[in-house]
Amino acid sequence: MAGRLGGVAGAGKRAKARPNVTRERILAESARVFNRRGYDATTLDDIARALGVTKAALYYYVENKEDVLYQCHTKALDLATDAVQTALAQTPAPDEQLRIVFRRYIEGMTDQLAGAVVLLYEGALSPALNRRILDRRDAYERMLRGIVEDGIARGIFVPCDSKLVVFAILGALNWIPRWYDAAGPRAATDIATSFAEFFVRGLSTNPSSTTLLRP
Amino acid sequence: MAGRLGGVAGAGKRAKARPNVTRERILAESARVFNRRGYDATTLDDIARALGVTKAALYYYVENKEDVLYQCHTKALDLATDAVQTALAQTPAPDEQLRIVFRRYIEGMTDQLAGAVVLLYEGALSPALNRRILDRRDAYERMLRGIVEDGIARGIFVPCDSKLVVFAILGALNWIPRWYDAAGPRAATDIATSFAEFFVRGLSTNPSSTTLLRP
Amino acid sequence: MAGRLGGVAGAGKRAKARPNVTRERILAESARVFNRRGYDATTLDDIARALGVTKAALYYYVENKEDVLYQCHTKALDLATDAVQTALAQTPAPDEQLRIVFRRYIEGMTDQLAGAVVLLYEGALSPALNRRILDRRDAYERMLRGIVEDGIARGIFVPCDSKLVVFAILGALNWIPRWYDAAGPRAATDIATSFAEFFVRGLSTNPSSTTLLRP
Amino acid sequence: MAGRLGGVAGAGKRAKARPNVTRERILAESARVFNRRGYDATTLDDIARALGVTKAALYYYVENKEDVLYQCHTKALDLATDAVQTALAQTPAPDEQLRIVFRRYIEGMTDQLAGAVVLLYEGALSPALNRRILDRRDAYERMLRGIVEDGIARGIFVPCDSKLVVFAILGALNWIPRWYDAAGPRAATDIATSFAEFFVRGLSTNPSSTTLLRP
DNA sequence: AATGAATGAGGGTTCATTCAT
DNA sequence: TATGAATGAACCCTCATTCAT
Repeated sequence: MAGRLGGVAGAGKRAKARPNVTRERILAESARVFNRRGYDATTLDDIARALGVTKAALYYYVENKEDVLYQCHTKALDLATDAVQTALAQTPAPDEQLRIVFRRYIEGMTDQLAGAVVLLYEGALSPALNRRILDRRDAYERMLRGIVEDGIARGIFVPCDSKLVVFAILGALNWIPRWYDAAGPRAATDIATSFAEFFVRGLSTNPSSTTLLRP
Repeated sequence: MAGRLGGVAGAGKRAKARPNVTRERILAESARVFNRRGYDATTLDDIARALGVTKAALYYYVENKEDVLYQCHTKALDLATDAVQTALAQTPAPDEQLRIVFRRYIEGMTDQLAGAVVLLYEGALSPALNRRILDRRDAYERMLRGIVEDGIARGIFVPCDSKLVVFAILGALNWIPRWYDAAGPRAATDIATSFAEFFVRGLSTNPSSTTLLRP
Repeated sequence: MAGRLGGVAGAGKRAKARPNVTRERILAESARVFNRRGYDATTLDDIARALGVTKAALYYYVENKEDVLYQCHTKALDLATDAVQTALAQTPAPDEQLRIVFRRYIEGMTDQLAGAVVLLYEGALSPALNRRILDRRDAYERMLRGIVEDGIARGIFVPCDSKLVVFAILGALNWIPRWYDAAGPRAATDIATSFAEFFVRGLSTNPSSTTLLRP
Repeated sequence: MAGRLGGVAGAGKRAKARPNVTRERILAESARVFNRRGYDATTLDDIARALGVTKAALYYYVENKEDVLYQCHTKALDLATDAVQTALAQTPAPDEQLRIVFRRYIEGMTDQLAGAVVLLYEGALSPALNRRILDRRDAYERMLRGIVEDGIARGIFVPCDSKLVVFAILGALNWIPRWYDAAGPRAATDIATSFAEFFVRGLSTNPSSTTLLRP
């Protein structure tokens, strides 16, 4: 019902004056507002206004409000998962992997997505969609735990309850959109570095070898 | 579960038992539901049902829905502030202070309050109440930053951006009610200990001297 | 269900410390509030507060809110009807009759009743009670028209549409509670006199013989 | 009763006819219902039903229920004020001015506006709006008093308490919507004439020269 | 591609009324 | 007599959603 990208028809290079509204922008703007006001408190009118369109116009691009939330979560999970996979592919060292995970996720979240939606309250999505998101989130958490446990096994990380540690880390990450200010003094990169060093240090058996949080 | 009189006279229909609704219970139950479903998605009917009363009955004890939210936040901030003050009073060692902060807050949050409400979305409270909560939250953050900076000054903690570190810690703490399961395998005390060791280790200049996360 | 006055039992002269609340006071206070805020906007709590009692306590004296309104109307109609009957009994002169009607009604309304309720909106009373009030009101209007028509027949009043004239008079009377201020500069008697002279003059064939409005 | 197109083409389901809801009609219909049932007893559903729309549809045109009441009062005051200004512009004779005031106001109220709302109970409007209406009402009363006092000064009207006279007149005018029946035997013009003659006669020093109420 | 207009469902809040004490 | 506590019905208002244009 939405299929575009055909290539043939609508081509004309830049002829048609691309619409001011794209699915991209809708999701970015929605995520921003969801993070600030919360999903339920956010009206489609809020989103429409942020985009400079009518509420009714949104329905041309979007199935319904739930769909928007689902897409937001999907994007955030794509980003998170990609971060982990990139990390695993780039280095075998668990501490280094964590650093990459943090950096890619935080930078993606703050710069590209304008703060992905992270809170998924019970009942916000229909059971089916909810399950899909929770499954992917579980998978993501398992991957992170895998890194931690790998580090413990190799003696690079101290023994610990990997589940709790990952919860702590995710809590810290998910909290970022609630205080991050794009116009503030802290660049996304700085945040990413600080968080990475802090958490890695908390896990490392030999933290003296890690970079200081702020040299 | 409520019946008082053995069963002779007032048996049958008489199991009514004076409604056990108090402001206390309302806040506890509300916090629980708010944390699960989110403030906006939570109906006063939801809360009433959880308490076994009618929605209208709530208004006998409570001003508003907003009032309920405000009281929840107040309770959480009381708990958090008390935790810090207790810590400061009990020991001069910053690392030990952090441990106390974690333990008291987490145990209070999980055991007593059934998970205090931590998310405060923009616009959920009227400007006046919102400001009051944000001010107290700021004060709380400043206290935590004080501990961290004190540790840095004394060479017990590594130099770092105290603001970011406190954000990370708060994120982790605020996330707890979203995954904590009173019936789960992890006791509040275990969680508190694990978090404390993880974060203190992340900050300590000489982490080898700290207890291992899992001995 | 209310019967008191028995005489025997509750006698003891002034023993029982007569209750602070009487049906009398309830009606007077209710009428006052009804006139200010309107019947529908007035809560039983408003009335109770004005009497210094609990809302529930009112139900000891009163059937329900509708009952209060009905009694108020009844009182006002008693007063209005009495005024006319007194006038008819005291003098055969229509102009003098009108003067008496005005004086007795206005003084009764302002002094005794604290402003009887005069507006009866459709649907405020159940059909049965509503009919009873409307019937009495019609009878009252007919009596007033009778005086006017008698005056016309005798050549004392100018020919006119008596129905319209009575509507005008009633409108003026019913409006009084909306602006009357017991603490204001105009005594009820003055108002009564002014109104009487104004309306009688408007009707009289030989107004020069009537007292001036303000001698 | 609504059918426009004879029945040929657009017969069947097509009798929809573009919803004839305008702010104009809403106010007229609201005033009518307010006058009959009273403001507080009137449901937005009542008004919506009278207009053949859903309650929610009203909110497309109107801010509030309060807003509707406020607009009604504004319209009535516009009408009343215009009437006075027209009168002052058309003739210097106070008695003639009053006649014009009555005629224009009554005809406007009954014919155009379906009976403007006149009762403003305490608390029905927010303090700010209430003040605005009361101020305008005061101004209107002052204008009427001005006419009366001018007449007295010129010896055309008998000396009297102009404030009380104006109250009497306004009471009579405000009462009209409570008994006026568009389908009844009395045309608005007749009412206006009768009232005008009656009141002017009540004030005139030389009433014999005025037209009889009903020749 | 976009909008004005309309709707149904639901949520917060108030209030008359009841009842046990 | 009087009250605290509770309830059901109703009302105002919002909002996601639809549809004709």
